[in-house]
Amino acid sequence: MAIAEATRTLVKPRVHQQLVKTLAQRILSQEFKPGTLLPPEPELCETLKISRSALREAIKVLSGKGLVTPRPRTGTVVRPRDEWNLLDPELLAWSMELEPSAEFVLSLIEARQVIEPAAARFAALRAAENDIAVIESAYERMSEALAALDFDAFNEADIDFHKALLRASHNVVFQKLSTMIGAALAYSFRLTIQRAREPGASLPNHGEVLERIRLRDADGAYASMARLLDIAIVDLGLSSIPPRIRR
Amino acid sequence: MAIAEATRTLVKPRVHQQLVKTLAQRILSQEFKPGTLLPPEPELCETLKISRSALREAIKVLSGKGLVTPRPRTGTVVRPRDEWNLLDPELLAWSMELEPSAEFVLSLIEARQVIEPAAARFAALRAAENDIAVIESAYERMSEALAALDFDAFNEADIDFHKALLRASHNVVFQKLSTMIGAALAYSFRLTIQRAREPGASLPNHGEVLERIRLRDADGAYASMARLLDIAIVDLGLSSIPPRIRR
DNA sequence: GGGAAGAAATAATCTGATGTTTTCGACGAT
DNA sequence: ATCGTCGAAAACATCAGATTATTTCTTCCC
Repeated sequence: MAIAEATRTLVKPRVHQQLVKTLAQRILSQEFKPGTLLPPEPELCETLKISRSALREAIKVLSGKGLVTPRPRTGTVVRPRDEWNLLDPELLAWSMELEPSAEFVLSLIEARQVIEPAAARFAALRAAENDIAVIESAYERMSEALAALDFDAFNEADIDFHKALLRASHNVVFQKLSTMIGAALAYSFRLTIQRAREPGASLPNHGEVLERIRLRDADGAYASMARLLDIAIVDLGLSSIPPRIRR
Repeated sequence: MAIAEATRTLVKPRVHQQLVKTLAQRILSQEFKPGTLLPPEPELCETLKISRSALREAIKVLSGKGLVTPRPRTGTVVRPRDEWNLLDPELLAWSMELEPSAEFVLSLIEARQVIEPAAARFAALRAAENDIAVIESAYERMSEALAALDFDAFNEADIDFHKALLRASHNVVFQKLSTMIGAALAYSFRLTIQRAREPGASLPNHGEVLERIRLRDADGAYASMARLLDIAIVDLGLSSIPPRIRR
């Protein structure tokens, strides 16, 4: 009991961890541009009022996430954007906190349209009773939250629904992509609120996906999930998957 | 010129980087099991003959990749497997160097079957002339390598083909997944060699995918890529996508 | 010109000391 | 007995300074 509990317990803010976030966001937001050098260690230490150890640990983490590469004599260079591990959960969260580019958001939505119907098909084929129960629980929480007009709770349950479905697909890669899909969903909610659209319209679609999975109807699950996503996207005011570059 | 070149130049082995790899592999291989504690810092330093700075930097990187969480007074605990960022390029490479689990390999293959046909469709819709030229170049290198019976070069060009296609999809998420797909391909090659199967059989299929993209035939590109993957999987001696858990 | 030796800049590593968070046990009060 | 407070200890967190190593740039010699 002790260990599992200990792992979960949250902790006070760690200095170097805050540093990682700060530097990552300054890179993500183009304040430090790819190809350029970060200020030298001693200068950053003085500017940020921290010791070299803390700074170095932060730089090493950023290096591990593909944001920078330190080199002796040269300095620490910011790597090109396409080498950043943007699917890293932390980087993903931090880039969504800033205003993400339209291109990135579109890519996330497209990826959902490709992955989630397939995941629904796998879930229909392979979900254990327990997996289905978790999906159903999320569905019920969506339903209750909607009845109570608690939209935050609705959105949270919505994300849980999709994560539970990915888990039920019994595919490790899809499960790993659940943070990506969660980020896309969270962003959608932000848009929904900004545009004052009516949330909760997707509840019946979710119910249908659940129903198809329970019936082990693979094709039906695929189709109903695809429909759900189409509707959600239209609801966002985006037409479905416009070609972007065409020549 | 200087910066771009400097970024690319490789360097001598860095101590802490080697440490990250060593510890990661010991965790991935279950030598350090999830839920258990790593040895305390001073002990590890003595065992591995390195300073605390180097060790701490390594631990911070591992923490950033979701493998461990250090906690004062408790120690550094290994996190549960499903919290590891297995799509991180480094972690992916290291787990493939060890013998990856059958479940993980199957998940990678399934993910390819879902993602790559979709990417081919997007490529057909959106690839620029330049994107197509890169794909074609990889195709030609595959062809030449096959003629020269240079199978290593063939496999390398094969990976380049798929990466170029993902890039041509103009979807950032798919592009990020190219390391995952590259890892799956590299593993396939290992199997192919072990089973002494004839490589190069997939060349015509690659040609057809290229052709469909060049013709802007989205559905054709999707279908031919799906066919390519089906054949590659049969060639591996795996039946196509068996349901694994069904009850 | 071209190549080799040297100098300089910067990260890399080591070392030792001190602070902080968290846990756990002891002790006392109710 | 149960609960809460307090204190001590264990591990990581942070700091500071010194030294080493790697590159790159320059300079000098051929």
